[in-house]
Amino acid sequence: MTANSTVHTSNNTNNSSAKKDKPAKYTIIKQFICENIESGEWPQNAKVPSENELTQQFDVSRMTARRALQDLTEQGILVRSQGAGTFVATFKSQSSLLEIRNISDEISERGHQHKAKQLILRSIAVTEELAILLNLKNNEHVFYSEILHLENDEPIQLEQRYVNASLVPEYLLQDFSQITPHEYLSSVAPLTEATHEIEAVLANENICQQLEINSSTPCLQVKRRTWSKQGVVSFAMLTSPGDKYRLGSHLVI
Amino acid sequence: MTANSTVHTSNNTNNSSAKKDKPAKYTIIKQFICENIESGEWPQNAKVPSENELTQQFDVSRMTARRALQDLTEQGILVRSQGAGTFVATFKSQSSLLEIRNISDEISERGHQHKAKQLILRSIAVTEELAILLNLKNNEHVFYSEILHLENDEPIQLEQRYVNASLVPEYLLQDFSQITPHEYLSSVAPLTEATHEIEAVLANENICQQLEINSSTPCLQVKRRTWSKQGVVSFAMLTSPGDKYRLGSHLVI
DNA sequence: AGGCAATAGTTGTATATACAAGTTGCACCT
DNA sequence: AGGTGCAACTTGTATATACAACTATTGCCT
Repeated sequence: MTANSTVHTSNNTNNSSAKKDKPAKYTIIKQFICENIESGEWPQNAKVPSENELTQQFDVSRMTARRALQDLTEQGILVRSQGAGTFVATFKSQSSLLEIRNISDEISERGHQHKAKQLILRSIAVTEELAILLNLKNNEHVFYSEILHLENDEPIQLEQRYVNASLVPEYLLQDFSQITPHEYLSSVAPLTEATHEIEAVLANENICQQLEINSSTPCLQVKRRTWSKQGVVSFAMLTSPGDKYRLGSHLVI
Repeated sequence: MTANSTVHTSNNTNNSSAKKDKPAKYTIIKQFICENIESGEWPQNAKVPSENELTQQFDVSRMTARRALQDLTEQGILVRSQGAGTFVATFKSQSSLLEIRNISDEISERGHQHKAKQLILRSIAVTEELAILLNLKNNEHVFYSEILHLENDEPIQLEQRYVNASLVPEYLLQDFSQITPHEYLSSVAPLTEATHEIEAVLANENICQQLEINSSTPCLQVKRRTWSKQGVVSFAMLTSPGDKYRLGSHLVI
């Protein structure tokens, strides 16, 4: 353990938000607008306050109000027309392309509560299949973890992750309270590639039990292999009930 | 405020000549940067001129130089770090995330035989759900088509497509041997956006029958809405048996 | 050599101002 | 009534300035 030697990435020990520091003025305006849209107060095609109106309402300069509108326009939430005004876009776009994100981010973006329940955490034997997936040689270890993600205390995704243990220092494998092997590896060498495969399957008994679904519920299963320059870092299988979870992608051509 | 000082109708001295619109200053800077990156002058991770340097080089204000850098950052071409500088992104993370392609392309890429079987082809009544999905007003028609895609004579995907018929000339709706409504629309106005939602479901009886699967087979279902500048063009639902079909995405970060 | 503090440089946020360019609606005139 | 033109409003572009927050380097001190 060597005491405090390698705390390393101390900044975002926890979830991704954690920006309590400073609510920039334009983010406040953005939130104000988004809330009005989500609540239905401003329906599709409704006119939103002009830059000058926002300038007065929030007592900011026009460029600040403008930035809020501009940001939301680039997100596809608003539409602007020179001379006419700014309007609510006819469709609120999805989460951007399809960068299959951490489900914790998605859940907290929806304003829901996210919990992660560590089920299993151990070294396992290397099967032939794993050796291929992780591109392993002989005598290398694999670290297996199983995490159940809960959205508002309801199971939403089971994450089964296999990490190439030879890339992780021994002491880290003993204690994951500070940092997971995956986080460690991405801090040491940036993860440069990821391959996803998306399937519809019937989950096995173990998964069904964890997700509290019956065995006939179709599940969306994402298999992800992650690379760094050191080689294949991890293989993860994310299984979610099809009736509770879906992937979205908004592609602008 | 200003009385009648500005006639504002274009003085016709040089009206006809030089109708080259107006390259905004920040676009010139953006082009300059992009050219240097594309030519290899500035490799990956290279430092690009700071805002102040660009300010001097191009004789613009810092906010103008900043906008150029900001735009390119949002496009994923540059990476900025407060205090450190602006750098060429290690890779342009562009498009090919998951551009859900025509299944016919995929099948022929696998070297297999693709057939498309037209099952249904008719105008249908506009339900409330369709009106929302296609952003329709009253009295507009919807054209519905159902196509079964076969890979080596085996059903692989059922495509159910709803097209906003008011955007398609009448004569085209009579005969699709030459061109489908969707192809017509994409030739008239380029399709600029597409939204996909990916789910795992159990298909209804009709779909199961066409795909020759039993009702307990989980299916991957992609719902796609396609836009052009004229508005929502079509809504398509692509259903495939989960054991025969999957989506892949290779993401280079 | 190692640790620490100051410093210069860079990006982030914010304000105030000015004019250009496009849209809409009203008032006026024919 | 109908068209015309102007005025008000809106977004787009651009400049100048100020301070905050962060990074990397320099150089001093122990």
